[in-house]
Amino acid sequence: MTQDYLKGLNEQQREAVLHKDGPIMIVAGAGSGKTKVLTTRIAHLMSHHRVDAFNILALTFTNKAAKEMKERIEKILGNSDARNLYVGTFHSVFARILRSEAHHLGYPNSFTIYDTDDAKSVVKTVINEMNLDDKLYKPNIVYNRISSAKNALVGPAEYAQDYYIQQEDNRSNRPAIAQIYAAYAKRCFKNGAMDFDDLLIKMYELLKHFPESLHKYQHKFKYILIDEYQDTNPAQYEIIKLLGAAYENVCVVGDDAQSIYSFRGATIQNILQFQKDYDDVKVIKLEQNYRSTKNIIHVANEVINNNKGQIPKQLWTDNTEGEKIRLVRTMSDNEEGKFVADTIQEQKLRNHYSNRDFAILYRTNAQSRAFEESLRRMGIAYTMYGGVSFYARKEIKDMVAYLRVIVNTRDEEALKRIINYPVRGIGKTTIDKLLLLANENNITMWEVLENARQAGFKAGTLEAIENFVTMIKSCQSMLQTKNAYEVAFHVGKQANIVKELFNDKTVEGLQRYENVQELLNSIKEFTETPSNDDGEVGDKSLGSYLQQITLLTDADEKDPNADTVKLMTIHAAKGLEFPVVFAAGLEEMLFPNAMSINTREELEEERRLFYVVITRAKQKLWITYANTRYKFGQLQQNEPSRFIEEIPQQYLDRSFAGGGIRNQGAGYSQGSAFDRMRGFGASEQAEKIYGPPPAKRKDTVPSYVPPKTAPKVVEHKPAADFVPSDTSNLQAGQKVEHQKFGFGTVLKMEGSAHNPVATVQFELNGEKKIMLNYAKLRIID
DNA sequence: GACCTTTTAGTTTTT
DNA sequence: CTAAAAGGTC
Repeated sequence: MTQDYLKGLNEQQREAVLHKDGPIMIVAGAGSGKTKVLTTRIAHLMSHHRVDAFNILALTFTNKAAKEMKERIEKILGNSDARNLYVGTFHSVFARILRSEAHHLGYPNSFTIYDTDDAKSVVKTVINEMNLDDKLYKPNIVYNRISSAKNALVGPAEYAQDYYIQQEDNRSNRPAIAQIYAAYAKRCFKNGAMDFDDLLIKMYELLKHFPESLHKYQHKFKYILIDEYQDTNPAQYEIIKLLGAAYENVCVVGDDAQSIYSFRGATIQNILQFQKDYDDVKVIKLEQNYRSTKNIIHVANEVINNNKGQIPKQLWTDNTEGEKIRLVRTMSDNEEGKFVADTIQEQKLRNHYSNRDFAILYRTNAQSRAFEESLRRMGIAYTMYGGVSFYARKEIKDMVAYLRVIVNTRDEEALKRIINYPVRGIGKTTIDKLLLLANENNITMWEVLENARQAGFKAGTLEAIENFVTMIKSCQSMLQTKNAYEVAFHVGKQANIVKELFNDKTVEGLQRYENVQELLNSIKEFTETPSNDDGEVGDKSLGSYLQQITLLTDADEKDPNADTVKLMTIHAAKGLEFPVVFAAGLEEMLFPNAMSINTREELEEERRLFYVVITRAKQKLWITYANTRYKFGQLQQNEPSRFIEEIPQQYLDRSFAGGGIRNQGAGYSQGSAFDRMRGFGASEQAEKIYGPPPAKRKDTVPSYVPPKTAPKVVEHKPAADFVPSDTSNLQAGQKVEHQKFGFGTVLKMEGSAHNPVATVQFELNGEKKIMLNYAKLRIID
C-alpha cells in the first residue's frame, strides 16, 4: 500500500504517526494539526501495521469529533474498515460498554442515564426525605460537590472519612453532604440509573473489581488514543491506566495551554503524571501552527506567557503577517451586538466572506442575546450553540419519560414525571403515599403501583393506577415484537400526548407538537440507520436510543457547514476554527469572570480561555467590550478586561476602540440618538419591525434564517425585437428569454396540459416557476 | 386536585 | 429581566 498520507506531514507529525508501540505523548499547540496526526496515525496502524480496527479505541471530546475522525480515516484508507473502530467520547464509549456489562454491577442493561436535571432532582428528593433544609442544602451546590467527588474517584465512604473534605463542608455549614451523597448514590442505583459521572465511576469499578471484564477490554483495545488529553479528569486517567496496562500502547494528545475544564475535574496533572506512570514515554511537540496569521500567533504567545508553569513550547507559523487585532469598545452590550452585526455585514460585502466564515465567541451563554437580536435585524442567518437543548424541552422530556419507564420501570424520576401527565387523577397526595410505601418497604415506586390493590387506595384512585400500569405493561410487551419507533408512536397515541398537544393551537403549542413529531422522526431514523458509529453490531433497541440521546450535545447535531454565523461560548468552540472571530465581552467580572478571580489557578484558567479564543481565528480577530451591560435587568458598569493589557500595542489596532477624537464617525461608542431614544434592544419593537423571534430550534436547523423576501429582480431589457414564441411544446433544456427576468434555461415542465408550468433557471434572477398561459417567453434554442 | 397569582432566585463554563 | 417555585383560591 502506498503511504501518500505521510507526505503532507512535517517532521514531528511524521514521527508521531510512525511511532508504533509504547506510550507516546504529543504536546500539540493550537492549530498544529493534531487531528491530522491522530487520524493519520490510526490509518497507518491499520494499513501498514495491519492492526484490526476492532482493536483500536479513540476517545474524543465530542461525538461530532468522533464522527469526523472516522470519516477522515475512511478517506485516507479508501475503504470502510474504519467503521469498526471504537471512536467516541469517554461518556458514550463507556455507556456502550456498561450496557453490555451492567449485570456485573447490579444494573439493568437498559439503565437510564440521568442528565444534570434528573440528577439534581434526585438530590432534591433525597434532601427533602432527610428533612434537611433545602435553603441551606441547595440541590445545585450539593450536586456539584458530589460531582466533584466522583470525578476524583472519591466514593461516599471516602468522602465521609476525608478530613479535609469534612472541614470544608463544616465550614460551609453543610456537614450532611456526605450522607446526602451516600443516599443519592443508593437512590440512583435503586432507580437503575447512572448520572454522567457514574459512566466513569462504574466503568472504573467494572475494570477494578471484575477481572474478566478487565481482561476482555484490555485485550480488545490494543491501541488507545486520547484527544484533548489536557481536559481529562482523575477518573478518566485511572480508567485508561487500567485499560492500557496490558499493552501500554497509549497515545495522548493535548495542550496544557488549552486546559479549560477544571470545573469538571480536569487536571493538567494528568499530563505530568503520564510521564511518571508509563515507562519510556516518547514525547513529541508540535509547535508549527498552520491555522493563523503571525499577528494572531504572536498575541496568543504573549498572552499565555503570563501563566506560570507551562510546558515549554513556542508556537510559530509560516503564514502571512495578517492584519492587526482590532480592539473595539462600545457603550453597551446592545451596541456591541450592533457593532458585530454591522461589521459582519461590511466584511461580507467588502471581502466576500460568507456567513459561515464568522464566529462570535463569548464567556457566558447569557451574552448571546444582544448578538441574536442584532443579527436578526440585519437579516443575517446564524446558528446558536448551547442554551436549551432539544431534549431538555418539556414536551420532549415528557415523551422520553414514558419511554424511559417502559424500558426501565425502576426509573423513579421518569415515573414521577408521567404518572399524572396527562392528568389522570393520580395527584400529589397519592404520589406522596406511593413514595412513602416504596421507602417503607424498600421497593421501587413501580412495584408499589403494581400491587396498589393491597395499599388501600380509594376506588377511583385505584382504578386510575391500574389503568396506568396496564398501559405501561402493554407498551412493554410491544417491545418484544415491534421496533423502537413503533413503540414510541404507540405511546404517544396511548398516553394521549400527541393529541393533547395537537389540540393546543397556540403558536407554542404548535411548536411543541412539531417537536414531538421531530422526536418520533429521530427515533425512526435511529431504528432504520443500519450501522451506528460504535463498531459493535448496531443495537437498535429503544434502551440504546435513550442512552444515546442523553449524551448528545447540540454541537453533535447541528450542521457546522450551514452558511450561518456561529454563536457559542468559548468552551464550546474548543477544537474549532473560523476565518473571522469576534471575541466578545472582554470585561472585568465577565471575562475573567467574577467567579474565577480568587486564586491564581482560576485566573490562569481564564487566561487559557482567552488563549483559546484568540487561537480560533485564522485570518481576522476582533476583540470587543462594552462599558455597560445588563445583568438581571440591572445596568452594570464594567472595566475593560485585564487581559487586554496583556496584548502588546504593536499588534493592536485601536482605531475603533472608542474614546477621544479618533472615534469620530464610528458612532458605536456613543450610539446614535435614534438608537438611544427607542431603546435599542427592546425586543418588542424589534419584533414589530423585523418579524417574530427565531423559531424554537429543531436542533438540526440553524437558529435563525432571514425570511425569504422576494429577491430583487435584476432588471432585464428585452431585445427590441422581442416576440413571444409558441410555448405549447416547450421542453426541459431549452433556452428562453423572459421580458423581465432575462435569459434562462428550462429545468423542468410541470402542470397539466391546460395549465403548463415551466421551472426556469434564469441567469440573473435565479429559479422561477413560470405559468405559460400568462407569461410570455421567447424561445432561443 | 386544578388553576391562577405572587414571590424569588439566578448567570460561569458542560459530558 | 425571566423562569421556576411557592402560595392561595375555587
